Order: sequence, then structure tokens, then C-alpha cells
Amino acid sequence: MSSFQKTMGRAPCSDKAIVKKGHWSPEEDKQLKEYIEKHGNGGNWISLPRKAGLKRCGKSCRLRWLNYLRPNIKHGSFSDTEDMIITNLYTIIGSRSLSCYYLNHVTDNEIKNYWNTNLKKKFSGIQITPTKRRIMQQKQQDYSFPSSLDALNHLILSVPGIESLPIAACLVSSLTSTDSGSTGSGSAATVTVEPPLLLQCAEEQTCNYVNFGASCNLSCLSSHSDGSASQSFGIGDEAWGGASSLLGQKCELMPVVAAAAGSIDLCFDGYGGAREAADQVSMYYY
DNA sequence: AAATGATCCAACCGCTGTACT
DNA sequence: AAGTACAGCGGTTGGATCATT
Repeated sequence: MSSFQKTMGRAPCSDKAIVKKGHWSPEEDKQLKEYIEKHGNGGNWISLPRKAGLKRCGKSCRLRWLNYLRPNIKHGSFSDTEDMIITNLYTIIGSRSLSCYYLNHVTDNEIKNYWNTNLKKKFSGIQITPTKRRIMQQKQQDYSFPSSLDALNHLILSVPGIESLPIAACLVSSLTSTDSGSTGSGSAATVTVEPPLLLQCAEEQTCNYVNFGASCNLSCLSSHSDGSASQSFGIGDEAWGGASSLLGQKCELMPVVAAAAGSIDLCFDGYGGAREAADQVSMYYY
């Protein structure tokens, strides 16, 4: 290390005269792998490439090791369950690293790429504001679950008649209330769903919704793609009237929901009732 | 078979946070 | 308190590959 680097901070990672960029060759991979397996990184990635005889910067070596060379890294397609976990955690928490925690042997970079190339399009137009995310994270702590996923799974499984988790992708939509009424008072909040969160079904079919209200009350409704509700009933004292308003007036089925017609579609709304409707977030499972 | 456009994904960039001196 | 090294993150890039014409 030069005296400059020793006194003034990290070595530059962009010295093009010295540092090679771009894809790694098999020889470089072998060199890096053998060195790390023999010596470890020594707690110093910056000096590693020099010691290993590589014309790469330390950061590049670190990424190559973490994302590709280290043992037990999985590459390839994701299962439905993994898809669900990634979607949930990436959407709710906004963290790819947390997804890594649940999906052993999958790198954050791979999750990020998978999200960007496969899932992002699926959920385009759906946005979680920092405020909403903060509320959800707070609620997650309130429930004392290690993750939002656990909290969701727990709540879903607590519903009578649901004995296994659906193979699910999670859609998140924001609901806005046109009044500040409380479901607890018996008045039904009027809820509108803002496009393009709900999209038109390709063909008429019936989907079954289960809405998890803020007080774990349920509304189970069936609707047609034209928006009409053919059945509506509540479970519990405070069935969320807003849901029927939603289905009766505005509901248009999401393509992914429609694709799963016949199965139960779960709408989780556990992060606040009509009182907090402006910050509500619902998750639709199929 | 060749050209073109779309998609995928490894790698890079720039930034922030944290631990340490 | 300030500087340094490193980890980690989100965003982006560009080459490789695939699909379509």
C-alpha cells in the first residue's frame, strides 16, 4: 500500500491502468477461489487482489466471491414458494437482503435481478410509500413476529378453514377512504380503489375474496369481473363494509387473481382499519 | 440463415452506515 | 471528532442470449 493510501483512505477502485473490469474469466475465478479457500480474505479485501495476483479491485473480488464463487450458492429458477417469499419481502419490507435471509444460498444480487426482470413488471403501478412501509414495519414489530412474512402467515393460518398457505404472490395495493368512519362504530367506510391497482379481467369469472380487516374480522365476498358482488357476508361483529363497497362499485379483478379463479383470494388488511385508511395496505393472495 | 429487438443477468457505480483507530 | 476500511444497498449498465421477423 502506498503512503498516500495509508494516510488518506482507501485505495481507488477505478485505476483503469491497473484494474481490470468486466466479466471474470475462469482463470480469475480459479485464482480467487483458491486464494480465499486457502487464506480467507484476511479481513481486507483491498489488499486481497494483490496478494492473490489478480488485476481486480477488492470490491470486485468481494462481489465475485459473495455472488458467485462462495460455496452453496444456488443459481437458477425460483420455486413458487421462493417467488412468494421474494415478493412478500421485497414488496413489504423493500429489502432484498431480508429475502436472502429466508432463501438460503440465494444471493441478494440474484434476488434483485429476479425482482427487476420477473416480478417488477407484474406489480407495476403498485407503490409503497415510505410512510406505508414504516407503518407496516411498526405493525410487524407490534405483532412480535420476526418478519412480516411470518406475521402474514400466522394471520392467514388463523382463519378457520384455511389449513395451508396458498401458493402465493403478493400484490399490494393502497386503499384510500373517502371518510374517516370507523368500522367499530358500525358505519361502513367507503373505499375506492385507485387504478391501475386493480385491472380488468380478461373474461368473466368469479373470485372469492377474504378480507382480513383491521380487527381480524372477515368479509368473504364473491364478485364478477363486471364489478358486481353476487354474495357478501361478514364474519365477526365488525365485518368491513368497505370491502363490499369496494367490490360492488369499483372492483375489477387483477389478472393474476383472475388467473387463479377457483382458488381463494386472500386480501390481507391487517395494518389499520378505516380510521387509517389513507395508509392502508392490502395484500391479495392467490 | 441473417438481422433485429427484447430480455436476462453479471458486474459495476455511488452512496450510506458502521466499526475501528 | 475526524478519517479510514469495509459491508451492504439500490440503481444502472452493457454484453450475452433468446425470440421474432
